[in-house]
This record gives sequence, structure tokens and C-alpha cells, in this order.
Amino acid sequence: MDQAGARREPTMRDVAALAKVSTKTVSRVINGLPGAGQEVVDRVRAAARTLGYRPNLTASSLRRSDRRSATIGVLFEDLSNPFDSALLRAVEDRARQGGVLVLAGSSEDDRALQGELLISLSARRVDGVVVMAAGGHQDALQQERERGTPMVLVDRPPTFGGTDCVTTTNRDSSREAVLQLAALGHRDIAFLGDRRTLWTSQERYTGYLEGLAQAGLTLREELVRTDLHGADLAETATTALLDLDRPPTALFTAQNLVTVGSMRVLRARGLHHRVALIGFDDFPLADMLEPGITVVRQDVPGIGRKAAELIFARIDGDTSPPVHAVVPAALVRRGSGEIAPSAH
Amino acid sequence: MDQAGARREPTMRDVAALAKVSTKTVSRVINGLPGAGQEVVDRVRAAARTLGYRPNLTASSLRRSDRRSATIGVLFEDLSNPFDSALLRAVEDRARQGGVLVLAGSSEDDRALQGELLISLSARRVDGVVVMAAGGHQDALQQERERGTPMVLVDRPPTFGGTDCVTTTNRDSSREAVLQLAALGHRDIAFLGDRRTLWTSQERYTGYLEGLAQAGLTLREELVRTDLHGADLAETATTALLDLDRPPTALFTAQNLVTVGSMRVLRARGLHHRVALIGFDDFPLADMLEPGITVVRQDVPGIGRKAAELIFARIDGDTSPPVHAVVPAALVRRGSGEIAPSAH
DNA sequence: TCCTCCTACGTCAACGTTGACGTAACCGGC
DNA sequence: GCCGGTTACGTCAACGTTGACGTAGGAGGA
Repeated sequence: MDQAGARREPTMRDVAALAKVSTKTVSRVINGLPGAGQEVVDRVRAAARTLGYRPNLTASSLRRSDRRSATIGVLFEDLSNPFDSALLRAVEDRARQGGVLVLAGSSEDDRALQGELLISLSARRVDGVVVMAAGGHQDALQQERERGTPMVLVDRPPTFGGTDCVTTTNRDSSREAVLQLAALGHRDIAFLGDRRTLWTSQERYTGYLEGLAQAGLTLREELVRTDLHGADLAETATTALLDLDRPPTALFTAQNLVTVGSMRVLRARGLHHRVALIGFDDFPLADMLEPGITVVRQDVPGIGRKAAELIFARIDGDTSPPVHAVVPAALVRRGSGEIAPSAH
Repeated sequence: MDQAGARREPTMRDVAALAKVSTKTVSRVINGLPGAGQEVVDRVRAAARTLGYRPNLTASSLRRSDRRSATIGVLFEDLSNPFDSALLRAVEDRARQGGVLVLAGSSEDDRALQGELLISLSARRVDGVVVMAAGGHQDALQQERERGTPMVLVDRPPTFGGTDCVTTTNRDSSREAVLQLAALGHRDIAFLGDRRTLWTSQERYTGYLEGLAQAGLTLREELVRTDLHGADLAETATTALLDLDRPPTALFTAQNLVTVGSMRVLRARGLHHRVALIGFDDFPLADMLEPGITVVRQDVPGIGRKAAELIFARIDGDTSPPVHAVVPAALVRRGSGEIAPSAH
């Protein structure tokens, strides 16, 4: 079997020579443009097949007037988070339908890395960028946006103007979750959140506060634990909460890894049937556990589709004012959020 | 905020004009090549910054002799499967370290789609392709390979020659799982597998047969259910198995979605503490269930790293004979696979 | 002093493709 | 037969970049 390197890729010139026409005619045939007779078309097609010719999209987009690379960039934080992978999938799905491929890059919540990735994408002249991991520092994003690259932020709004974004009902759904717990009689509802710098964390915390207020409950500050980035920190925080003199009877975990961490601790202490738990963000098998985990489920495919729709509209020249699309989330009741406070 | 389209991207020519040098000198500075004085370097850098110049990699790779696009393609089947997303992540990780980006495409186990994606990747002149979803029909892959594109298959070996692949110990680990069940006293061990056309399914089935034989058990054909693509089919099959006059006391589920399907049925029937279950492929939260699910865990990051290592070696011109790398899997005992047969 | 070598640039063409434009042949109408 | 229009091609240059090669000027050696 032949190794790469030895053979040169056939070009339009080679096809043209074999079909005894000009390269321009080959171009016309390959692109299905009029101005070529049936006989010539057949000859060119045959020659292309014989040589195994494949058009070079990079050369084409260099010369073309529209300059499209038929490629978009998608930046995410961590593919091992099902939220990210489901979102990537939804965007890729939509892109593929338009013959567009996706350049995927994980920025790992690293500001410098995100900047480098944006430069890499820019160097490849992507038609647009979907950012699923806009951290606190959006300067690189802003810079790229100001260069004219169409951009859509997902999950977090831009800190700069003129850019579309798609988020979910972070605040309203959090409030709804807290109200449900309060309605069951819980008065000591803890909040466990991810980094406070994240917009989503802030929104969900605000929703928590609104829920408490609306239920007529007073905030106990020691029941609020934030900056829990990852399941391990969540475990520590949950342990600390349960060790309080007056521990919470219900937990609202505002991110899926936090939910998992809290779950582990409840389970380890045998409290998973006694302490109520509602998590933000669904995760696989949440329904298989005992009890099933009640969650606020984001419509991830819906968010992905919306993001794709927006980016492609911008790429196609839509210059209407920037949009902040909000895709509703839903409370999915599976048991853990329906546990009433146990009498001490 | 300015919309795309109006402004032209600055080019080397623009930078050259502003810095009052030739484009060639700009090229030298941008690429860090020698042959430019310090003063000129500074002037060019300043001009580039002023204009917001970004090198055009597509034009560059068109002209360059090595023709590298610094981009590889990764084809997968379904990103919502954690196996695929973890693998993509591992490959992307390694690629990024070399300044290489990943063009991601999901082929959804659709032969025509896979062919189209390969053409799309080829049109963008990717330096290599990692295929995590080589279905039964590999003609498109073979064709691409014969054009000289470096290629690595993951999870399944090629049906054609001259191509590297990375798989796990499908057969040995399956045998080990069955032997463990047999050692606990199980004599009626069912096999539930994905599509028979898949190489992995065949290997795992062979391992099952070897395990039975080695344990001195006879095969009961009605305990073998294959072609279970997706959790729904697995549920139906599991139900049918449990309804047999002499139902299995242990299940070996040879794919993670099948495991989930079987689990659901066992759980629905309240048999999850009585029927043993070992699944091939780990999945998130398998340890949180009751009982924890015993699985054969593939070393997914290891497989991804190996695949990336191979593809980059080939891209760098390694012409040594093709490799079939085997990354060992391990049996992770969590409870469900340690249930002894219950007396009827 | 002259020749050689090196450094620091510049000039030119080419990568594979397509937009703009040219032109030869043919067709229909008068 | 001539004119205007259409069809089916071809020619040329350019997209942004870099390899090959040229050259001016200075340093260094005999």
C-alpha cells in the first residue's frame, strides 16, 4: 500500500490535460456551472474519476469572492461534560446539513489557551465561531468579534456588545426549584454553586434568593457554598454542610458536577432518602439512581440548534440587532427533589 | 459594533506597505525566519499589530512545500456516547499540543454520510484522519487511504491493508468477565451484544464462547441475543430473556448502551440484586448505582493518546509497517458482577 | 586592494482555483 | 448576406503566501 508523500495530488490542471480542455472548463464542470457541453462534461468527469481528483477547498476559498471556508469553529470547555458534548453534537448536526464542518477546540477554562485557539481558528479563516465556554475574561473573544468574525456565545452572555447569545432560564428555573422545596416544607435549603465568577452561577444564585424570598424564608448564609469547581470540592462542601449544628434538609446544587459530588456524600452517609436534592443540569442515568435525581433539565439540543441557527444566519449576512435567545429549562421530578423534611 | 463583510482582512501586503518593507520580509518576520534585522523586525511587528494582521494559514499551506494544513479529521459515530467524546477529547488534547486543530464529524454509522465526510475532509486537505467509527463498509476509508492520507482506525481494525489501528482487549476481557461469573457458580450466562457486523461485537462474543468453554459450560443458544443497537432493543431482549422458562442468572452485556438497557429492566423487575451483570465499557455514575455496575473498562484516554501518537508519527513521515496497537482493558468490580446465583 | 563570504534585504513566480473578459462558432431573422 | 444574440469554450490575472534566487553593502582575509 502506498504511503503518503510520494505522489502529488492531482489538480485541475491534470484533469484538464487528460480531458483536453482548459482548467476553467474543469472548474465549471466541477462546480456545476453552465457553459459546458454535455460531451465535455462527461469527458471531464471521467478524467477526474480516473485521476482521483479532489477539489482543493482551501485554494478555492482563497480565490473565491465570498471567501467562505465552509468551516466554523466551536470552542468548549470540557468535552467530558455531557452538556458540552451534547451541544457540540447539536451544532455539528446542523452544520453538516449545510456542508459545513466543525473545527473543535477545548479551551479548558484557560484564558491563554482560549486566545491561542481563537488565533488558530482565525488563521484558518473560519466563517464563524460558537463559544460554549466564555469565561470571565472575554477580551480575546471581543477582539476576534471586532475583527468581524460572526460569533455566538452559548450559556453565558457577552460582556461586550454586538454579539448574539443563547442561554437557558437559569434564574427562573432555580427559583422554581427552590419554591418546590419550600412547598414541601423545607426551611433550610442549601445552595451549592460553581465559581462565583461564572454568570450562570450568579443567575442561579439570584434565582435561589428569589425563591427563598418568595417563600418567605430567610437566607442562612452558612448554607451557601460557592466556588465549587468540580465534584471533589462539592463533596467537601456537602460534608461541611451536613456537619452543621442545624444542617440543611434540602440541597440545591447549581451545576451537574456539584450535584454528583453532593450525591456521593449523601449516599455515603445514607442520607440520600432523607435529604432532598435538586440539581441544575441533567446527567446520564440520573433516573436510574435511588432515588432518581430531580433536576432542572436544560434543553441542550434546543440550545445547540438555536446557536447554530444564529451563527449561520450571521454568516449569511444577517445584520439585524444582536439577539439574546433564552431556551426554557424544565424541572424533571424523579424523587430526590420530592423528599419532605424529616422530623428530627 | 462593526459587522463582517465590510472590511477586508489585512494581508501581508498591507503590513509590508505600512512597515515599508517587502512582503517577503514580512513573511520572514511572521515565521520567525532569519534574515531580518532587529529594527525591521520591530517595525513589522508593530505594523502587524496596528492593522490586526492575522496570517492566512490556507494561503500559506497552499504555497508551502510541505503542504501541511495543521488540521486532522476525526470521524466518530455518536458524540453522545461517552466513549466517543472521551476519545475525541484525548485526540484533541494531543493535537493541540502540536498546534494542530481537529475537524470533527459524526458519521452516525451511515455509510454514505461517512463517505461525504471523508470527501469534505479531503477537500480541506487534512493532514490525517482518525476514524472512530469504521462500520462494516470501509470502501470509502480504503479509497481515502489509498490516496495517501495517513489514517488510524480506533476500536475496529481495517478490512484493508497498510493502516494502523488501536483496539482494546475485547476478547480476553470478555472471557475474563465470563470466567468470573462462572466462578461464582453461574451456569446460565446470557450474552447481549450490539450488531453482529461490528468487529468488536464478534470479538466479545468469541470471548464469551471461550469463557464458557474454559469454564466447562455448554452454550445455550437462546441466551445469546445480538444486534441490539441502542438501549431500547436491549430492554426488549432482556425482558425476553428473563421470561424464559429457565432464565439466565447472569448477564454479560457487550456494549454500554446495552448495559444500560438491561439494567433498566432488571431494576424495573426488582432483580438488580439477584441477577448478576457485567457490562463491557464503563459509563458515568456506574459506581453510584445500587449495586454498582461491574464493567470491563477500556482505557479510553490511553487509546486516544495512542491513536494520536500513531497519526502524528505517520504525518511526520513514519513509514514503518502498520501497527495494530492493543490497549488493555480492566475488569472493575463494583458489585453487580459479584452476585452469586440465587437458589430458585 | 581585491576577492570572497555573509547578512539583509528585494524580485519574481508559483501553489490550485476562479472572476472578468475575450472570442469563435452557430442560430434565427430580415 | 449581414447583424445581434447566445452558447461554449479559452486566456489572463489574481487570491495571500512562500521558495528560489538575485543583489547591494559591509566585514574579513590574503
